[in-house]
Amino acid sequence: MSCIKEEMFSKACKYAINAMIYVATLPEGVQRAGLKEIAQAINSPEAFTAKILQQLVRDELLNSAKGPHGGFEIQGDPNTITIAQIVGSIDGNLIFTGCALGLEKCSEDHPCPVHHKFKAVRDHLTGMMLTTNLKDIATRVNDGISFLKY
Amino acid sequence: MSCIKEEMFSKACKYAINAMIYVATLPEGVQRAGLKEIAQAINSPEAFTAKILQQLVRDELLNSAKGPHGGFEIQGDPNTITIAQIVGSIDGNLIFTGCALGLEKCSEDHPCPVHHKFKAVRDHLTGMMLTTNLKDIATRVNDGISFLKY
DNA sequence: TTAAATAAAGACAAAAATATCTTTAAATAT
DNA sequence: ATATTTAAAGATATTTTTGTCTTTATTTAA
Repeated sequence: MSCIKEEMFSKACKYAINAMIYVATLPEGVQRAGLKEIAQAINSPEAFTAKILQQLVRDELLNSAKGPHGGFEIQGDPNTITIAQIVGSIDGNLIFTGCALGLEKCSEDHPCPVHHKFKAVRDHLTGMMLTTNLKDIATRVNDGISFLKY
Repeated sequence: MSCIKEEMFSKACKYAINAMIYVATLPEGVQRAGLKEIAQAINSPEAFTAKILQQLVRDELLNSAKGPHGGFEIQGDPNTITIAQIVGSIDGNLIFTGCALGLEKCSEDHPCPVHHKFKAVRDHLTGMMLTTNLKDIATRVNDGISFLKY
């Protein structure tokens, strides 16, 4: 057994965040981004990306439209959409709330052996994700301060 | 598509941490803990746990002995074994080092859109795991301050 | 030296995540 | 109306992770 390649988020979730950021960077009101365009932009498998976008539409983070000039756009104000919402939509909220050791009966009063140590980190993570919104991220990408690609 | 149940660590990794803690709580020098005992103590599938323990033995976090009164024991000083080492052995170190968005070309100079925000959290997580040792954890379990079970 | 107890190793099975392909539905433009 | 474009939905395939079972190797004790 070599080791598992566990990361912070699932691949689906990473594609979701990337896709949302990509769509958010587009000049608004102009035109929707199609599946093909998105998948190419974020370097993700097209059909799998489609499934993920569907989920984001279901969770009302994206709007979609069929037909010519159809595609996806951010639903609502990018300023109010957080990374936490995107992650919650795809990966669920166990990353925010689940016991690090997977124990059922883990709580403040009945803490698992790493409960308090992880709580601080988790609160940090949660707080950061709740306060990081799409608009800010997209602005920095558009200003060339951070990058979705090379 | 309902959502994925992504957590911080893989199940294998959680079993590993639990197992290491359990073994560390046993009075030292006395006797080794057998597979069956460990799996029962941490409520994990026995055969799968065996594979995980093998990996921990390979990575020199545990010693094992076959035959009657065989079993597993912590290799070396529990004071110097950190959660980071256990996690690294089973889940690898992508959780410490990998880009949150899975981008190949993500670095300080060429940061992905969430790089800096996540860096702080990741450093927090890494620091915590590197400074949390088995001995301290086991002591608190033995003192009834934290719990592996109900 | 043999039987029993144990972990190691390897083959296999099941479940979940990732990925693809095909069909359907809806929108647009001609 | 019809053809075209697009997303949605559903079926299927692949890979990874999780889990089990069987055989082998090693140790202990009788």
